[in-house]
Amino acid sequence: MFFHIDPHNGLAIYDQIVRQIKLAVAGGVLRPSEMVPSVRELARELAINPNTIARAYRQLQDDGVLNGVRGTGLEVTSGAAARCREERIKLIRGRLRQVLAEARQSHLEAQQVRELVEKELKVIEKA
Amino acid sequence: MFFHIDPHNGLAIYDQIVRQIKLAVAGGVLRPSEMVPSVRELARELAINPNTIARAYRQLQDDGVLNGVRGTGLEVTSGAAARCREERIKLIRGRLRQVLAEARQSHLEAQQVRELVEKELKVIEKA
Amino acid sequence: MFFHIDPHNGLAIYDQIVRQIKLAVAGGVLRPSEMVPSVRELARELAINPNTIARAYRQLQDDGVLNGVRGTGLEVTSGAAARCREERIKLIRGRLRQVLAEARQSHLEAQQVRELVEKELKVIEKA
Amino acid sequence: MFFHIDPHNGLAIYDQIVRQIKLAVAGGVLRPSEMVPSVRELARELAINPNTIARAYRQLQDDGVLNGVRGTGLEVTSGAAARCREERIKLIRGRLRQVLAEARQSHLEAQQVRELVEKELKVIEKA
DNA sequence: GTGGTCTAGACCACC
DNA sequence: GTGGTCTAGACCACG
Repeated sequence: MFFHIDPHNGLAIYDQIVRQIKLAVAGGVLRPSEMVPSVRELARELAINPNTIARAYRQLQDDGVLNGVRGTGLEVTSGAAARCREERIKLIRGRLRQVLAEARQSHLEAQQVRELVEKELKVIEKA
Repeated sequence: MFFHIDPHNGLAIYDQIVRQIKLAVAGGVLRPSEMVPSVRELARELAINPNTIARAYRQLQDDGVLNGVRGTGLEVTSGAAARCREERIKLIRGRLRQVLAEARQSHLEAQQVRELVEKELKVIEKA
Repeated sequence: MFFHIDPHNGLAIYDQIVRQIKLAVAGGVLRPSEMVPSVRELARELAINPNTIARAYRQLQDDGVLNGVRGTGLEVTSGAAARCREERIKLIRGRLRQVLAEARQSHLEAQQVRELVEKELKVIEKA
Repeated sequence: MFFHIDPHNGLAIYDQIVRQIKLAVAGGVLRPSEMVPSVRELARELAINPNTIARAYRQLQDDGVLNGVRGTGLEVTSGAAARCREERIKLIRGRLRQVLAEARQSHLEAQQVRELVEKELKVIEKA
């Protein structure tokens, strides 16, 4: 899939997975009633312990984003797209606010911040 | 001082302190040969255990940013300003990259990201 | 294991552990990819607080000698053997220089120093 | 004077002073009834807090090496030479034993240790 | 007063 | 089970 996990970025791994699933749903990459990879499959792919994946999926079920289908796996709920699109801004804005606060604390000029943002946007677009 | 600690932002508290000291040095808020607040004082101010502060300060010494003056406290080293200015971009770019990657993953358009950035920049500028 | 900790030899306990691990790696007693004893286990064995062990292990990670394997423990890094063999001479020479400087300060003749060394070498060899 | 203080060699500063005074007495560099430098003078010379010097001198008085002469200062006691010569071997052997134990722990050959010793002896002789 | 070290014991994330 | 982080509180060396 499209995951990128960084064990050292401060966020717990299960939380990174939760966020990324939500963002994928918000972006339409994962659509309602679509199945997410099985715990084992995703665990293999990310080289992460299955328990960690399971925990992320559990929380996504609690958050109403995933829904268990007996004997089959987990699917994206019908209401998930709307819910995640709403949450998306909050998720991103929260982290963005942190980094901009740090930038300001170090007296980086707003203009320099913009340049950094543009540079990184380009890097990402290409990827 | 100028610290803002958030126990729930993912980063360990001691790491937040390390980053903020480095950013303050990079931004010229803390100048070489200036003393940082004592372990106990900062602990009191932030309502954080002194050992946590001590750990941050220890790492800052390892990183060559602080220097112990026996029985007196810890001062910013002479080379710290340059070193921190260099590191500043890396520190901020690292976190910025994370949030932009998330934004892209959710298929936020670059333009929407720019708007978010501008909005947050304004919020911060006023503060 | 092979540790010998003396709380009164001047060096901090965590530093004694750091040195002894490095020396063990240098001497091939601990080999790359081998696991070191767990924090709790070593703490029990040496009757030392786990935090003290953890601090030593943390420094060894900073020094690139150990490497954390999530949920499993800490292993000796692949490059550690070379690095520690290099550092071994420095570690030992540093302390040797101290004691020889003291010997000279007390006007002990070089010959007497040699005899002391030989005597102690014999004591140790037997052990 | 002839002191060499290293704040980072593990030994407390006051202890380094105590040892060095004893060794100087043992070696005949400081003779009975000779005066040691005043607390303030030595403190200035070594760039060390006078309290630290005072503490070392206090311990040397407790150990019978120095003796206060009212209004004058501290002199080396008459019995100090013999007592320190005796203690000298113990002081040096103790530290020597530590470093040789470390050398052995890292599987350094006795021959290599001898070479290190000779090399350092030469360095020191020249100084 | 300062920082450095150590202990004791808690909770969390991960395997 | 593992290490990582944090808290609380002690003692020491040094100024």
